[in-house]
Amino acid sequence: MPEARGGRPRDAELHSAILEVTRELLAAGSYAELSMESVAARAQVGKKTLYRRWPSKAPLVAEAVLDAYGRSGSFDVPVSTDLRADLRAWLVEHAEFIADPASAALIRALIAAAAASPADNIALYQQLSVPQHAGISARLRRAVDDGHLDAATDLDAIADALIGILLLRVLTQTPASEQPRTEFDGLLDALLDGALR
Amino acid sequence: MPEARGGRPRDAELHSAILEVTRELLAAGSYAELSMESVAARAQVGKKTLYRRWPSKAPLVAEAVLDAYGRSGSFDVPVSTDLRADLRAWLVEHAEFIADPASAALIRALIAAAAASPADNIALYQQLSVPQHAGISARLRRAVDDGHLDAATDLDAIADALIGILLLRVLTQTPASEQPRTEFDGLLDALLDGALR
Amino acid sequence: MPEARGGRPRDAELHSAILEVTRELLAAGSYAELSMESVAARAQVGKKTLYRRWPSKAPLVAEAVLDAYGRSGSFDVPVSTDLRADLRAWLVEHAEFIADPASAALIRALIAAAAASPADNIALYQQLSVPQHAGISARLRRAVDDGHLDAATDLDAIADALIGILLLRVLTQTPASEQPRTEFDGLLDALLDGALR
Amino acid sequence: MPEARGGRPRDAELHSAILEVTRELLAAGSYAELSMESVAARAQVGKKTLYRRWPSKAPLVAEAVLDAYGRSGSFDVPVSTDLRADLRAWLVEHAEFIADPASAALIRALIAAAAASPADNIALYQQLSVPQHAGISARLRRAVDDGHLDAATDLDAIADALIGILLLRVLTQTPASEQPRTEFDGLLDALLDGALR
DNA sequence: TCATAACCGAGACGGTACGTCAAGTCTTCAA
DNA sequence: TTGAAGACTTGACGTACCGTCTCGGTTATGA
Repeated sequence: MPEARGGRPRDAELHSAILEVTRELLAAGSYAELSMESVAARAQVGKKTLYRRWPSKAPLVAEAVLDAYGRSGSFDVPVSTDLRADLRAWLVEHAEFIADPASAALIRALIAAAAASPADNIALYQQLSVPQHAGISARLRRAVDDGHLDAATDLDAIADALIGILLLRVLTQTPASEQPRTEFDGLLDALLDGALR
Repeated sequence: MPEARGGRPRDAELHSAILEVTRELLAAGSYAELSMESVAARAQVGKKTLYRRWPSKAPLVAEAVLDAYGRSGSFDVPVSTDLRADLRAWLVEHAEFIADPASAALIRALIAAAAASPADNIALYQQLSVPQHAGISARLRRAVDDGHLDAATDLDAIADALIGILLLRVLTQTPASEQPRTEFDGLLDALLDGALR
Repeated sequence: MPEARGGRPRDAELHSAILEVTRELLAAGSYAELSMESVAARAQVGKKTLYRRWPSKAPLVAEAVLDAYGRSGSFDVPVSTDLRADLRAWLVEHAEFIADPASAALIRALIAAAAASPADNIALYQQLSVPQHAGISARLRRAVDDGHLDAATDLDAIADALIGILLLRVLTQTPASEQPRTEFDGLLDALLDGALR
Repeated sequence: MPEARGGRPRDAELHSAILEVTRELLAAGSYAELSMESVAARAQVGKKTLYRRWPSKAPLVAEAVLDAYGRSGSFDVPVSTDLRADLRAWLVEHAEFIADPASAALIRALIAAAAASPADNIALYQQLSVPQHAGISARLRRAVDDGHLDAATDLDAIADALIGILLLRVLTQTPASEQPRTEFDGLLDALLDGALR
């Protein structure tokens, strides 16, 4: 416990309240439309309080999104004896999360934040994708260990494909017409069974 | 021949000159750093001239990027007798385009522009992904017709996987550490040959 | 007849039509609110046509006002045997002209034009006051000649006082509460008879 | 004690600093040449700060000029036993103020400002003329009380004549040719002694 | 008669300033 | 020291006019 010598301590509840307000505004508008000013006004908070905690808009949005992502269930890859079922379950879980317009808006906002500040690009975006990649990789590696998967398989490639397909879906899906197909069987067939005759 | 009776016609050369200036500024800085004002100043153009043609920054940037994308070679999927080689060639061509820092900056700008205008959000992404999807699909369908690919294969899923992987790469790649591996053999092995033992 | 070699001659009716439109807009708004663009639009005239005839807003407004002033009756000083009656008649005539809100707006516009462009200040404003001054001076001089007025009287001072009082009235009168007193007897008493006991 | 709970208070020094800068720019150029932007730049002040205090250019200029007018001596009508001398002193004081090119520029700017905002038009002029009128009227009334002036005299008419003559002088005087005669004896002779033979 | 030349409406052009909005900092009072 | 409130500088936004220019097209003269 190094510091905080004297003075009033920071209000811990404010932190989550601000993140919540940020998410609300993000669901209502776009990343660009969200302003520090509007967050401060909606949260009934001085702008100084905002800047005391986050250096700028991008990190605030990043934390708000990742906070929601972390809180909304685990997104861990299931581990059963059926690899295909496990992967499908993981994909479906993500797809349903993405299908919620509010969640999709959050992810789009995170991408926008990353694209807007190329310096934080990595830190910001990979914070979301790296854990997913790790989870899928681990599950695949276990499948190799269990002899369910060919040892020569490029596990990273498969993980990237799964994540990439979800990413593409977030960005191109229309709020109106939800993509009905959340089965992913065709994808998993191709990835696991192969397609060449 | 509907309209434009009377009045001085718009200068067509200005259009491309402005797009070029926009690209230059985008290569030098981020989307957020680019301002309509700086474009106007650099292009020696009145701001009104900008707003006469593009309602805001986002569509201007979008057109500038897509214009460059359209002009920079075709990115058509090659058609030889070797499906795997054709797909790999297409992937490598895109990967190299993406790896070029200037191009990556343009794409990041496009993403930021899409995030800025939620209305055009999907339209913008689809403008990029739909033609690619069509190209890949067509090539795959031909492979099915030629008997090289299993007729039951989910062609859309494969196309989405290929596009998704490139998308993921754009978003996660850092300016510093270029991803060295542009082979995609592992991915194609998995997708075409299958991985399940 | 110096020039006009070849080419279509200028449309003479346009001239007065534009001046009329200018006056209409001046009656509706202020000098500052009037724009060359609005004049052109309202008169269904190209801007080039405006600038071909007047170098800028101030001269256009000046001509529009002076044109109306010149057209609206004579404002000549009457010449009877009764100096006081003549001056009062002249004052009343002016006062009634001024009491019309549209006319007052025109004069205010002329003053604004003069104040806005100090270079044309003299030319612009004195064009209005000098003829009045001359008219009054002449009438006063005649009164001196006729022996009705003391030869030592400062005729210019009296003329200035009469014009100045009208000027003050234009600028300070409220559109709502017209100044009821249009008699000017008190003023003429003071100026002609003196006030010192 | 009504309001202003919390928040940083407005900087009072900025107010006068901005007015001073406005006057400097007005002395250098015309009202039309002065821009809010130039005021902000010269005063090292954000435009928001300007617009927080004045809704537009006209009121700012008005306050700047009236502030200088109020600060530059009192222009009170002297009160001695000699009415004519007192009035002459007052006239001369004003005439000299008007003759100063810097002051003339300020007054021209005030006139332009008044013309720009038709709503404040009268208010603005009256702000200048009413106090003067009151001062002169009071002095004249005192002269009546002292028996120096005929009780039947129209005091308002005399006051208006004096103010009107100064107004005329401001408007017609050119920067180049200063009117040399600042005596006003002819005017005062006519007004006080009368001219009719 | 037919070219030449100035005119005309329309509206795009490069600029400058407008008045608004947001970013990020600073200053006050209260807790 | 934290907070809410809000003024501060800076700089971009999108709009309005300025005065100039370029279109297609008209209307007079003069070859």
